[in-house]
Amino acid sequence: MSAPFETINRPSLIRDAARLQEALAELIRVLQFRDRDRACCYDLSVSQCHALETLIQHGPMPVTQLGDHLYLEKSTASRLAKALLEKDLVRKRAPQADGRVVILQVTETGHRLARKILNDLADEYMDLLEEFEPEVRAALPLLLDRLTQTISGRTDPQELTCC
Amino acid sequence: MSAPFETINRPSLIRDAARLQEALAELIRVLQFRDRDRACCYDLSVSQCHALETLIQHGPMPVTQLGDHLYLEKSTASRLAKALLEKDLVRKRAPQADGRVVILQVTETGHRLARKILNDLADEYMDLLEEFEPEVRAALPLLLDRLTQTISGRTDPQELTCC
DNA sequence: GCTATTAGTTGTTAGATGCAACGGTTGTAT
DNA sequence: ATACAACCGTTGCATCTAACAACTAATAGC
Repeated sequence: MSAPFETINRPSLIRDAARLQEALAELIRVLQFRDRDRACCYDLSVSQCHALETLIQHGPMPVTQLGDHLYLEKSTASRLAKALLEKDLVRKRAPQADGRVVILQVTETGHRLARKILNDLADEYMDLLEEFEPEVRAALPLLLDRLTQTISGRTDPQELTCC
Repeated sequence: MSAPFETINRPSLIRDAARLQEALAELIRVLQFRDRDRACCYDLSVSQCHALETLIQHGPMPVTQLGDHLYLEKSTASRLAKALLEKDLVRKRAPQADGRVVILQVTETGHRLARKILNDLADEYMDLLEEFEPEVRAALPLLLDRLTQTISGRTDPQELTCC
């Protein structure tokens, strides 16, 4: 008697998938707009801001690795590094064993700026979080991490899956 | 004896806020990368894809309104429309009462392409959703919508708040 | 009917990004 | 030991994105 599994579950899955797609698309648009709007306040581009944040979160790293974190080509990463170097937000660490690599390290200036940015953002996020129920509030970052990881794992790590 | 409200709750709020910031930053990077990777498969730019999706989701609308939906300047919206027109994905609706406005309407070709894109994405999202518990699965889009709305409401609707 | 406002287009500019080519460095195999 | 391959980073070039400003055409208000 039981209806086949697929006829019950697939349609609802498809609906959820479509709604998830819409929700993510809208979220990305809003976030991009907000970031464009905000980043300029600190005389940084959005990418530069992401790069700084990544270097702080994961510690000093070579240019290429920074690119990997940001899903950017090494040439783009190189130019990002150049911009941050010129603003004295990062510096090149003393020569390493391997003479090819350039280890990028956040300067004190960079840390100060990042703290300021994070503080400003945290103020906004705290207001935002207060509109959510406490359990949602705590679960939200975890859920987003899971979502990110799943999408990231699904998107080919290095090579483009495109076309 | 009871510790003051703030000393207990503020720090946890601050932590949640910082983690939310990190999670959203990473999510946006992954999504941007994925979209860059995917859009080219359909001979569309990422923006063009968003425009098409918006026109389908909200129905025919003038150029400027499309720009509002996408948080884009009207000139950018105009060029987006031009690109979609040239690809025969949208067309200009017959002249309206107000002779200035151009109502953009998705063509049959546009609908076909959008369906294809959505199907491909839905396949991915369905796999993705299966990794979540059923109740999370259903709640996820709602939660993301709420998040989007809150951020969007907080980001100034039209004027830039920057600097 | 003038003038102000609005919708859309186009010119120009700036920034972001990938690809390709190159230069210097390291590692490996003969 | 030397030659060749692989790798890291940089730079030149092309494309895409997007804003701002100037302009045209159409509407609205007086």
